[in-house]
Amino acid sequence: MVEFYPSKKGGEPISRRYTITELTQMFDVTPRTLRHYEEVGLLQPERRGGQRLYNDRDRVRVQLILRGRRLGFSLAEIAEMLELYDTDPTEVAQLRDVLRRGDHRLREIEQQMEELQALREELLEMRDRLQQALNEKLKGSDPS
Amino acid sequence: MVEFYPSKKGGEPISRRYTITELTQMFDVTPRTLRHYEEVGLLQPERRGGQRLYNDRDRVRVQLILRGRRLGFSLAEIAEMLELYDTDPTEVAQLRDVLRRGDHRLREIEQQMEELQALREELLEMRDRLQQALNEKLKGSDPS
DNA sequence: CCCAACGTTGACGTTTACGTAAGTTTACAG
DNA sequence: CTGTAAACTTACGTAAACGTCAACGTTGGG
Repeated sequence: MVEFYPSKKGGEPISRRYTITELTQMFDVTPRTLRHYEEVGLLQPERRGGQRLYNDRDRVRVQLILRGRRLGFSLAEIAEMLELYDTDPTEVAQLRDVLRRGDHRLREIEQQMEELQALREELLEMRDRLQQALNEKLKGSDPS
Repeated sequence: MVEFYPSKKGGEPISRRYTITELTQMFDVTPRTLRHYEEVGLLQPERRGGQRLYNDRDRVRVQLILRGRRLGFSLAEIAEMLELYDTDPTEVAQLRDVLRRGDHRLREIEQQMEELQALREELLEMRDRLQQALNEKLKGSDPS
């Protein structure tokens, strides 16, 4: 397994458990959201009785999911990316496949970064123009 | 008006007109999409008879809208940003307001860039690990 | 003038990502 | 044991962003 999720190798057993409301408070989401993520297969918490019990791995996954959402990815895309982390490819062919898909995703992300960069620069230019205009308007009329 | 949209100052009148299908082919979207953008107020093409006629400004706006969508923004957010470009603030107060909203959006975008950067680096690390694993598996067994 | 291609307006359908309400269970504090 | 808070399931509702007909208007070439 990747060192992506908290583990106990070389440390204390960080293995906590979280109730659903604890997680909702951590991430400011509703229980429905977490149950939804489970419905679509993004989470599989244990159960004590009927109750869900999330561990640290689940918590990190929630964090990754929410970041993905903020970045505009669909839950399906996020599932794909989490699979990239998770699948422990046993065959060479499968390994190659995961690598290929990962590289593809990487290119998309770098494309997205470029577009975001462009948007940022346009907004910066606009800000400069507006600032200029503001200074003009204030020139002499209000030297406070 | 900002130099954001094509204008004729200092050049030939670049003012072309586009039919709806021309635009759909340019951007690989359906007519329904462009009409939808019009429904929600993002576009206001002229009409010849009943027919829509888009100009260069419209074309650029479509481009900006689609980029916004790829970056995960909602049409409402995109509308806000286009307003930032468009509004030619006459009053100082309004100017200040546009500046404030633009700066807010800028901070959000920079936040988004950081998260995207983090995601990228995680994917890169994963790729390295997988590449490493692949090399191990191929060591000796297939020196092609 | 005619018709095929293009365009238009409703208006209902679909997908995604949850919201919300109702009714039922489970888990402890007292 | 018993109430009360927390959690659960089921199921219908919703907002956004279009998709998808159906039925009708427009227009330019022959």
